[in-house]
Amino acid sequence: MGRKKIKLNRIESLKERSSKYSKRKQGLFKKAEEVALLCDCEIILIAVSPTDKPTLFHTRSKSFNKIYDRYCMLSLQEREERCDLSDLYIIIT
Amino acid sequence: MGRKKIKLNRIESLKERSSKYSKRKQGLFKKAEEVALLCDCEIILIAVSPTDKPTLFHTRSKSFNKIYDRYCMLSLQEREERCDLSDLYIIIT
DNA sequence: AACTATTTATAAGA
DNA sequence: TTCTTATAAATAGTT
Repeated sequence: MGRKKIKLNRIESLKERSSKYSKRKQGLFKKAEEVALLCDCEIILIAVSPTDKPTLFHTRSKSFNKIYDRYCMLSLQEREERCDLSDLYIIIT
Repeated sequence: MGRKKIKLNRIESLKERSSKYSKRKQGLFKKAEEVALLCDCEIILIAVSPTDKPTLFHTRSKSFNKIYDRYCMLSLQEREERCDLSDLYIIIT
């Protein structure tokens, strides 16, 4: 969308990157809110800007605790094995 | 977008809600990946479907641990006060 | 921040 | 879930 089709590569200039982030972050969070509302589903979205400012959106308030509780239920060994966020899938499943 | 403009209300039928979720989840995750790539920023996105199937997207692998470590650095009293995910903003800041 | 030409997402239907 | 297509919405480039 927009005047031209763009290539999906990292934008080198910090100024342009920040500008782009600002515009697209707005769209992304709007979409997240819409899906949550329309589909009555749980969503957690955290975005950290190129200048390190974090923004958060979430639906139900207990979500993070639920995930955290699941994490606590894991054994120490399991926790060490799950040093990657991709394993969060296993934790919340 | 689409044939008609829709009202942003919860869709009552589970079947329609699931169908809508399936379509919009695809768009949401695509947008998240694009922002992360273009703006070289950190994003964590977790969506749980109307039938409780979770989907995860994240950029850097240490993100969740960083958040978790920050959580661990809080005092017990602070942790109890931060029982809501909205406080995650404070934790990751 | 605002403007618009265009591209992209998606509502409805199959 | 996947596809098609008309239309609504997001946004790239610019000011």
